[in-house]
Order: sequence, then structure tokens, then C-alpha cells
Amino acid sequence: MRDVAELAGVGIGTVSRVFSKVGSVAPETRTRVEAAAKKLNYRPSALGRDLKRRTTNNIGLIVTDISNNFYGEFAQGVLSSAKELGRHVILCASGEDVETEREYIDLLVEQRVDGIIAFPTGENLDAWRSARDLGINILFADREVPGLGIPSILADNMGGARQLTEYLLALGHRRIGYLGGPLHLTTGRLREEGYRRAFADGGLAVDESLVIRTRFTRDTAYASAMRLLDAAVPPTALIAANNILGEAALTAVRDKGLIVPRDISVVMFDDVPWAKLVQPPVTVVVQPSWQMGQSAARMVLAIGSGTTQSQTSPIEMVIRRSARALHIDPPARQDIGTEDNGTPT
Amino acid sequence: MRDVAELAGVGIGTVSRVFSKVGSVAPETRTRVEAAAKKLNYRPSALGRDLKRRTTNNIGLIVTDISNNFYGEFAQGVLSSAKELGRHVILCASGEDVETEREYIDLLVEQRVDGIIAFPTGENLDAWRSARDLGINILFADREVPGLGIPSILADNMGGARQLTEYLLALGHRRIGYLGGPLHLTTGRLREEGYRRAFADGGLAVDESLVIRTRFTRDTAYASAMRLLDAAVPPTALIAANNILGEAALTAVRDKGLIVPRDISVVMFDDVPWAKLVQPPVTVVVQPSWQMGQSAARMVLAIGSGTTQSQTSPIEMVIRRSARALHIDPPARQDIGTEDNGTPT
DNA sequence: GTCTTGACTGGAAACGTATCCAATAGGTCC
DNA sequence: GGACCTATTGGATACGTTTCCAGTCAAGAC
Repeated sequence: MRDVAELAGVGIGTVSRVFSKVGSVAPETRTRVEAAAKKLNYRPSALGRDLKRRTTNNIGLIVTDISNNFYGEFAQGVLSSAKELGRHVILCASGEDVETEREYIDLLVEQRVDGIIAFPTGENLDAWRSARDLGINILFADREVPGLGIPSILADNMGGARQLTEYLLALGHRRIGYLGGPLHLTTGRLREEGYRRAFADGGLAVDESLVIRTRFTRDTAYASAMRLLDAAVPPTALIAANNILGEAALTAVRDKGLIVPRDISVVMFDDVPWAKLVQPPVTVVVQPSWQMGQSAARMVLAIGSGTTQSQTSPIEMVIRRSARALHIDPPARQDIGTEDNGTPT
Repeated sequence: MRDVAELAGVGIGTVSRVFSKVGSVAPETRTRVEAAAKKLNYRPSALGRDLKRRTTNNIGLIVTDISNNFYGEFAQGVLSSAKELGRHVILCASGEDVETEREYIDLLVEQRVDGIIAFPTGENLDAWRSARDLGINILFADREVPGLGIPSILADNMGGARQLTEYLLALGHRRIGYLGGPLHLTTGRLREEGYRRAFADGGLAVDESLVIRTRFTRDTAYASAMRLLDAAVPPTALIAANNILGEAALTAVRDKGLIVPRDISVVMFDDVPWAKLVQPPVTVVVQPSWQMGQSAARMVLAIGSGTTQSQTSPIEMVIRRSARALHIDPPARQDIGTEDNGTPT
């Protein structure tokens, strides 16, 4: 900057004003400075600026696995807002590992990000607290962590699971397998709760042998799905609590030689691209992941100014053809919820 | 930092040495400093550190669309290496938009990242040059940009397309539709070139009406696929040059009421999760995207020290059941390339 | 002519750290 | 005892900005 000032024959203050676009500077001076900067290939350094301004314009995003379409969509939404707001995104993938998450929290704190959007593991309470006390805006996505008073942006997990379950119950299914996530994540707990409520509302009892919890990851999901299908009296329908579990469930079903929906009905969370591509296309509940990401970026930056409320996005069911009516022989009329017309989006 | 020094009764130099883990400091002093830091909830600031050290430990990653599984896998690989190397990743999504790409380049330059990994649009030559001249390590992924002397990490695009084409030719197909990307991306050009070479090697002519180029995005791909299927004499097989195009192709095929592979064979680039999930599972060529991302992070940081060579990853064909032999009635023996055993990975 | 106003400019100080230099203390070796 | 070495420490300086303050100058108000 000093070199530019010298070459342009002005003071450093003037150069700063030219590039930071604040304060007034004569048009003629401005062009002279810009010419000098171009000649020297000078680019302002965000480091100096951020140090002085005590703000970085960066926000941290901690997801589980960015190669999972759900997080990818969400991240894409975050990026969209971030760009609009002149912010940049530092991406972290925790893999649901507590230790990794802690390292990333510390990292983002050191980086002095303006905000953190995280899909929290539910642990590391002290790290979160300490980050918040340092004045970093934090927003939890998809899950809540009790006892921290940190706002979150959620989907209506319980409602989504309940809708799926009620749909299957309405079709006459009673032995409905539930392939869910661990209870220590609110996502896992609330979805399972939705499943149970639907049964309770219908005055029905849940067969605990048909409820299996597994990590929200590919490795163990397949084995769990197989176990579910191997039950003494196998389920007539299956609910998978996220897209990874759904993938595992369908793979397991196929490997068993079963046909959907003739032998078993399968529905799941998350409207991934392949849901409408497989045969038959699968009935899902959709979380508006892109929009959630977009809102998340806006929300996390707004936390500083006033009280930001947690937000819950509605979940919509998209009925396709992966579930059939059980006791009625002709194919069920599928006029509950939104019909998918099959056109690509 | 000053506060910590004072509370611990030491100099600021000592505090710095404690946290930067360089130089020697008496164990007893160290614990005293750490205690003081904890009491004050002090966290070192990367801003000050980076400014002084003139290095940020950040690397920039510019992809097209992080919700696309291919980029997601790649990014996951980058993150993996980055974590290992103590680096952090600033994520940018260009959407193949030239102006957006330019903004992101400028941004990353200002942020003084240690390196940039980018899937370049092919434009913005001056911006790239200027960034490189500023001493930023740059690595192009998936595509090359001629005239810049910037190294790249590629997959064997031509070879992959050629393999797919030869496979279909060997099955007896002659009217092979090609749904490809724009020629200004090397990815698009080289894949199409592979397709043409396979024909040329077999002494066959390409029917230009069966070659359609479209942007590597969802919006136009479906229409292009439809156009291909609407040809006066429709193709008996289809090659899609990436996963988005493949998705569009399959959707179009389904909407036409055609059955794969009975009515038309379909093969494509990228082994996305759904490729083995649809019925029939689709034959693909696999780019090792995760590994490419992992290497990319290592490579981009190594550019500073010595001459880093461009690198080409092999592409492997995974034969599934989406293509059938044309003139022989019994299903073709599918013993070329790797057999997919169907177990989840 | 003086006063006021506003646009513009120069430069010092500060942001939070790393690093160099000098200094002290304690030990080892002859 | 003296020379020498090592481990440890304190603090000044610099990194590249922003911002505040003081100052100059020209135009208008009276």
C-alpha cells in the first residue's frame, strides 16, 4: 500500500479510502491511485483489513459430510446468501466425530469468523459456550443442543416422520420397520418420536423389534437394514430416517430379492435426486434444504442485532409409488399429499 | 494477549511462545500462562498470526455446484487432506458463471489464501495470471486452461469416454447418442473426442445429429436428452457425459416410456450413489473424485516448492446392466471391465 | 475582506500476533 | 575461578490495514 501511495504521489490514507470505498476522494486522484495499483499488481489484503476492523466477513459451516446431497444442497443455499451478503464460507466436515467437531470449533474461533452454522454432534458443550462468550454468532442447523440457549434452524422432523407413518398406516400397514438415527441427535429422537406418535394416535402398539437405530452413515446402515428384513415376521413397510439409510434400505431390499412395493413398501426422509429416478420412484418427505441453508446464513449474521428466534421449516410429503395399500388389492389411490408429476426440476 | 501476559506475570513474548509451540518455555511457566488464558477465555487470533507470518493456512476451493455429488466427493477429499495438513478450506461455487468466478478469484486473492483449487470456467485468464503472479499457488481440477502454465489434476476424460463408446460398439450398437458438455471446457471437449476416436478406430462414422452439447447443468439437459430421443431414427444407446446429464437422460427415457436396456442402452460418467440403485443399475466410468480431491490439496501446497507436475488419474469402467447386446438375442456376457458385485460401499 | 462550509488529503496510532535481539541464570568443563 | 553453553525470558519492531485528527484549499455567504 505504501508503494502504491508513493507511486501515485498520495498518502496512504488516500489509498485506503480508494479501496475501502469509504470517505471522499477526488475522481482524478482515484484514477491515479488505481493506475498505480494496477501497475504494481497491488491487491488489498483482507488480513490487515480484518485485523483492524475486528471482523472477517467469514462464516464457518460445519456439516457432517459434504458429499451427502442433503448437506450439499444446504451448503449451496448458505453460499448463495453468503455471496449476496459479501461473506465467505469456511467449510468443515465433522463426520459426526466429537473430537473433530471440537477441533473445528476451535479453528473457527481462532479464525474469528463472524458466525458459525453447525450441524452439531450434541457434545462439546463447553467449546460452544466458550465460542459464544467470545461473541461469535452461532446457529445450529437440523438439530438442537439443549442447555446452551443457541438458536437453531430445524425442519419439522417429528411431523415429517409422523406423516410418513400415518400414510403407511392408512394404507393398512401395521408391521412398519423403522430405520432411524441415534437418539442423542434431536434429528434421530424427534423422527422416532413422530413414528411412535402416529402409532399412538391410531391406538396401535409399536413392535420394538422393528425399530432399529444406526449411525446416520453408510457403513452400518446396510447391516441394520438387513437385520430389519430378517425379522422373524418381516415388516411389510419400511421407513428410513434419512437418505443414507434409505439408500441402504433399498439396497438391502434388492439384495434380498424383494420387489418394491409388491413385497415391501419403502418410504424415507430427504428428496435426493435419485428418489424419483429409481423404479418405483420413492415416496419421501422433503426438507427444503437449500432454503434452510439460505436462511441459516442470514440468521446467523442477524444474531448480533437483537434476539434471533429459532425457526422451524415445514416438511412436505411427496407421494410417489414405493408404497402400496396392504389389504385392498387394487393399487391404492394416492391422493394424499402432493402428487409428483414426474417432470424434472 | 497482553492481558494474559500480565495476569501470568510474564512477557508477551512468552505467551506467544506458549501458544505458537515454538521456542522453549519452562513447563512451570507454560502451565501458569495456560491457566491465565483459560481464566480470561483467551484464544489466539489467526488474524494477527497470519498477518505477521504472511501465510494463512487457508486454501480456496472453487467448484461448480457443491450439491453435485461429484464435487461433494472431491471437496470431501480436499477437506481430508486439508485437515491432515492443518489447512482450512474456503468454499466457493461458481455455477460455471464467468463473472462469479472472477469475483471469487479476487476474493481469494484478497484473503491471501495459500492456494486455490479450481474447476475453471476457462475464462478470466488475466485474473488467474494476476493471482499466480502474486505468489498464490493455483491448481486446476478436472479441466485445463491453456496458456497459463498452471498445473492441473485431471481424470482420463478421453479414455473414459472411449471406453464407454467401445463397450457399446462391441455390443453391436452403431447409433449411439452422445449427450455431452460444451466444447470450451476441456472436460467436454476431451470426452467428445474420446467418443469420436472410438468410432474412428472402428472405421465408423459419427452421425452428427446424435451428438448434442448442453451445459453441464440440470436445466437444459432434459430438453437436450429429449431431442436426442426424438431423432428421426432414434439411437439404440446413449452416453451421458456426466452425472447431471445421466440423470436427465434416464428421466427422459422413462418419460418416453422406454425401458432400459430393452429399448435403449444408457451409460454415463460418474459413479454417483444412485447409479447402482436404479433398475437396471447403470454402467458407468468412475473418476476417483475423493482421491483426486485429496491429491489436489497436497499438490496445490507443494507447488511452491519445486515443479509440480500435472497429474492424470485413471478412469475405471464399472459394468452393470444398463446396456444390452444389440444383434445377439441372449443377454450379452458382461465380462469386460470390472464386474460390480452389488455390495454397498 | 472575513467567516463558514465542505471536499479532500496526509499521517500517526492501533489492531494481535511472531520474531529477533539482548539479557539473565544456571550448569558444565578445564 | 573463568570460559562457555543452554534454557529461558522480556520487549521492541513490523506485518497491512482503518480511522481519527488535523490540516489545506476553494467556493460561497455576509
